[in-house]
Amino acid sequence: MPYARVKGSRLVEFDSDEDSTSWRPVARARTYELVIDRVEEQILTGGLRVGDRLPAERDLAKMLDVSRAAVREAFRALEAQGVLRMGVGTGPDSGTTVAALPSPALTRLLRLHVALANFPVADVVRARIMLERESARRAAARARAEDLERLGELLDAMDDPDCDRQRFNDLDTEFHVRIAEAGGNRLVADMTIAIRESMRKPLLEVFDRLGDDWFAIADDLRADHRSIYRALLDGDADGAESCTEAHIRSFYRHGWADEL
Amino acid sequence: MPYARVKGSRLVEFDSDEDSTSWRPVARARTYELVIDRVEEQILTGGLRVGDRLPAERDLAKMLDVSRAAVREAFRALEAQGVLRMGVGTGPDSGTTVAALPSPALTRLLRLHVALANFPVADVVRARIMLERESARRAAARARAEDLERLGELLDAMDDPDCDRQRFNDLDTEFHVRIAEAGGNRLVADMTIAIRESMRKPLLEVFDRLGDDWFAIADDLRADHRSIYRALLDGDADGAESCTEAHIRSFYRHGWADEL
DNA sequence: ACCATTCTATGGTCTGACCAAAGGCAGGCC
DNA sequence: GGCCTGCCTTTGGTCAGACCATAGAATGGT
Repeated sequence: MPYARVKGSRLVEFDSDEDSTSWRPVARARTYELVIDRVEEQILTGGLRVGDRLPAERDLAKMLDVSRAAVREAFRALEAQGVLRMGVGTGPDSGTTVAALPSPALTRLLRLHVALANFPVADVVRARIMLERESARRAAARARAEDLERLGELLDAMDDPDCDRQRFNDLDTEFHVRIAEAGGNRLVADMTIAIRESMRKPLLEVFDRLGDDWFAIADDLRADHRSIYRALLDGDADGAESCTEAHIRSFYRHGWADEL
Repeated sequence: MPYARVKGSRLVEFDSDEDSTSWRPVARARTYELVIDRVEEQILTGGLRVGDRLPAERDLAKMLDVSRAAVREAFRALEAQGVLRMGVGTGPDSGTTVAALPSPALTRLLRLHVALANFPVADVVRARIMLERESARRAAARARAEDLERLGELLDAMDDPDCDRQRFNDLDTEFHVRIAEAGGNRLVADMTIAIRESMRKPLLEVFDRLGDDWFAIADDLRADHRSIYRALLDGDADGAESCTEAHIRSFYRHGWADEL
């Protein structure tokens, strides 16, 4: 019923040979896209709310008169966008439900976006500065004690002489991510994380390329971090903001001096 | 070869019964997610660049030792994120290729998420202010003559008495998007567009809810726009920045006064 | 009443088949 | 020779049916 079907699962709007004029090409649509439309329709009309369960794949396939594979591909696409959540079993957490927290999907997409679009490094750096200034400002005002404690631990770990470049990079990433999260703005934090993550590998390559210069540079970075940390402890929003910007700028100058 | 396989296509890292201690739970992962990882790996390491073709589904399935269905579900998820493009046939546009511009996908995803109220409005507004301040500052310094000309046209169009709320909203959206693009930072512009687009519908609903108050508010918005425009013409970065922030704040106060 | 077993519903995966689209290539017609 | 026609190959799109893995629910024995 839902779709006009012609042999071989080709989907058409009408299919008559009577006339040679107006051979309007048939509406192209892949089956799984039609399934997506049906699901979105239900969501937008309120037929499905956050947390609601969709019919089982087999049932929905029967209802829409398509194969289970088509339903699954549609679900996959929606799951990839964070709209659906799929789980096995029979309990309350089972089945396919409308998701509530799509943040990871957003982060992943943004990360890929940055990697793929081949943005100029300068653009990415400017975006990072913008985002992290905002996060630092907010974090100075509202970071909780446990956030600050964790930041202190990270700084101590980075001071460890056994800390190699890879580990330093990981700790550095976490330091910045924690500040973004402490800022309390989920959307801004997600964007910050995505961009910092997207630069993680290139950054590590720069570290390796530095040779023995790295030790001096790492000391500078540690000092920068301490400055930011102190500003956060003091609740000094302006200081946190400017220290963060200076830190990021000097950070990238070591690797991409010519592009900035 | 790629994966340790145990009967029934369950994927494990190790599978020994010899010891009762350290029954570290096996790494949980769905097959199609592993396929996604492989593809992303190729993209992030530069093994796959924009426009490159992936192996045919059947071939990749053989190479990764998974079923074609698993490959297809992985591709669907990536396609839904705008990372891949799939086309039939044999020509240059056929096969599965790495997509050029995930921007539309990013916009769609952000819009969906904000629409589902997964982010507090206050967070979205703060993100908008941060992004558009940056764009305005840059645009003041480097907007081209044609950018400014188009902005002027938009302002004139918004002054038209025949301009209804829907059209006003569209013009307003374009005004902000143009400024973001004039800023010259593609990454920042994409994020700006995504967020502004995501608020388009909710904003329109607010407009409608305002009743006759709308006329006075629209006048305020027009005046704000003119101020921003003048600052851009003057190359006044600080002015453009502060006018933009003030504009966005007052804009949202009309619709979500209690949440800001 | 409690615990182990079995049932059942649901997503996860595989296999193999056929359909549909689109460029490539060869053969035939002018 | 040049051009058109129709088959061939490649590749994604879809389907059908089967079996596995998981986790709550129902069952039954002690």
